[in-house]
Amino acid sequence: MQKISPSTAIDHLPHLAYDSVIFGFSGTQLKILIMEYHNTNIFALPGGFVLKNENLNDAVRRGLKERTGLDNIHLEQFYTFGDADRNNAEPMRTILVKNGLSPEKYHWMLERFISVAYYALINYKDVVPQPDALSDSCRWYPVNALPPLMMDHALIVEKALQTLRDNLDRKLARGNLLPPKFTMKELQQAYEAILGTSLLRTTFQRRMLSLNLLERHEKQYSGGAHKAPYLYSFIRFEAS
Amino acid sequence: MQKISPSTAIDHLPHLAYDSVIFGFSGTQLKILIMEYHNTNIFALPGGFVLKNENLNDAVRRGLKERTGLDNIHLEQFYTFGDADRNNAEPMRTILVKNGLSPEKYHWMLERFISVAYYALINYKDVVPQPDALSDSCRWYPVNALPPLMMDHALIVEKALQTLRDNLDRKLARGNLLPPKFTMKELQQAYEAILGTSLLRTTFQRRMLSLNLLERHEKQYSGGAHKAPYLYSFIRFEAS
DNA sequence: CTATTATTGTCACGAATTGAGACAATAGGA
DNA sequence: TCCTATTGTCTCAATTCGTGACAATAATAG
Repeated sequence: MQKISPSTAIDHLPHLAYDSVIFGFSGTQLKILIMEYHNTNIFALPGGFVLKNENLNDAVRRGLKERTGLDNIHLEQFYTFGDADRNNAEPMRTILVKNGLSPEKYHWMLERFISVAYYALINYKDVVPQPDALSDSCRWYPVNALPPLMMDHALIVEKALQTLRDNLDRKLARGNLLPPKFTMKELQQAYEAILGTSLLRTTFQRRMLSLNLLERHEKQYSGGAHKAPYLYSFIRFEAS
Repeated sequence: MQKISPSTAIDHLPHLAYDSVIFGFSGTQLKILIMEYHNTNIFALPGGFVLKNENLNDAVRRGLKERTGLDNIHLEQFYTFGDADRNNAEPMRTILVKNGLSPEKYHWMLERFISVAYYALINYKDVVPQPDALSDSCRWYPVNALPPLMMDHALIVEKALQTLRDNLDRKLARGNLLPPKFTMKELQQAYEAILGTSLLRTTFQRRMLSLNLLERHEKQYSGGAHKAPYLYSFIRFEAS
């Protein structure tokens, strides 16, 4: 949730929110940005609301920019969660109270919300996560060690992962999960972290090269006592 | 759009709608249900609104039931369209006027709508399309010969097709595009209509059989002067 | 300077899958 | 009984994939 003021209710479309599953990759781990609300032990995906005259996609881009400082990120919408009972008013009431806001004045926040979910693949190192008005932290958590999430956010993460997993080739190539240049090993580790399986090195390398999505650059001398790997980058095609 | 009354505005979530791309298959053609509004020459996808306490998915199911009489149909949500300018008030105003409804009273229908889009694969023969209060026809049109559609509905159809095309195997097996029993040729024609390409008969047959999704039944004696084909049906797995 | 070691890029070979045609087995009609 | 259109299956080559082998390093240790 983004900056909140009493006017938020009238500036924004009612009953509509978005949530974002922001993936990052560090070492061998796939991570997600998770927010924690002040003094509540309540964890949630970063989300926000849509201005009355704003494109839905722009609203999410705006939120992501506030959260990560990053612009021009490839966002992919993957599902809209619309069960009537997905909003449990209790945690939100707690969040308001602990933030010194009156649940009466902010009653609109306790109502039902339909949430459009997006995911983004961003470069872990480029980001300094920014908590927002209601939350005191916005941190990376490994996907397989998430804190308990409020409402249906665990389900949203699960669906994001499922979506990401199929046609992963194209998705990784468009996102920014890896730095601009990376080794084949790093690429393989990213695949393995996302798919949750281990892959055969030689087969993987052959398949990646045959996709014609990679450009080969100079070698990377890591200081290790072994052959230096090539660096690769994705060949970027026009925005479709 | 479904039944409309002055109370619709307060019974439903504001600014939220759904649209459905209902696919049917007849002969060799893939078709879609399209509505035409009374005396307007305005064509649109069947859609509707969501009750304040209704699950989004249930709202769509309800609309589909009204439109086709069919229950228990596999619906798949595929995208939410949220551009601020996707709603052009003019056609909707025309529709209201031509239906003898005052644009002032029904002003909420002219506002911005976010629309969650679903597709369904249903058996052409099971359906007697039902127009709703505002429309005078609800008819099948071949996907490649659609009338000009209002707003961004052509885009919605395009995206539905794109979505349907990948992982078509699983999707066809879950939907009801074909009758309960069908020949291999009918199955191939459905694939070809959806993918827009022609497929090799022998390769297709081998691939289909190797998927272990089909059960073989008795032969169909069509009256034609040639070998009778087997009938097949999809093996239905538990709902996931 | 040479031997050692961990890694990486590539190749080789059999297994599995796919493309494309051949062919036998019908179900009627002539 | 023969003919024809269609269907089910097989074959063979082409391609892709799983798997291991192997040579080419980039330091480090002796």
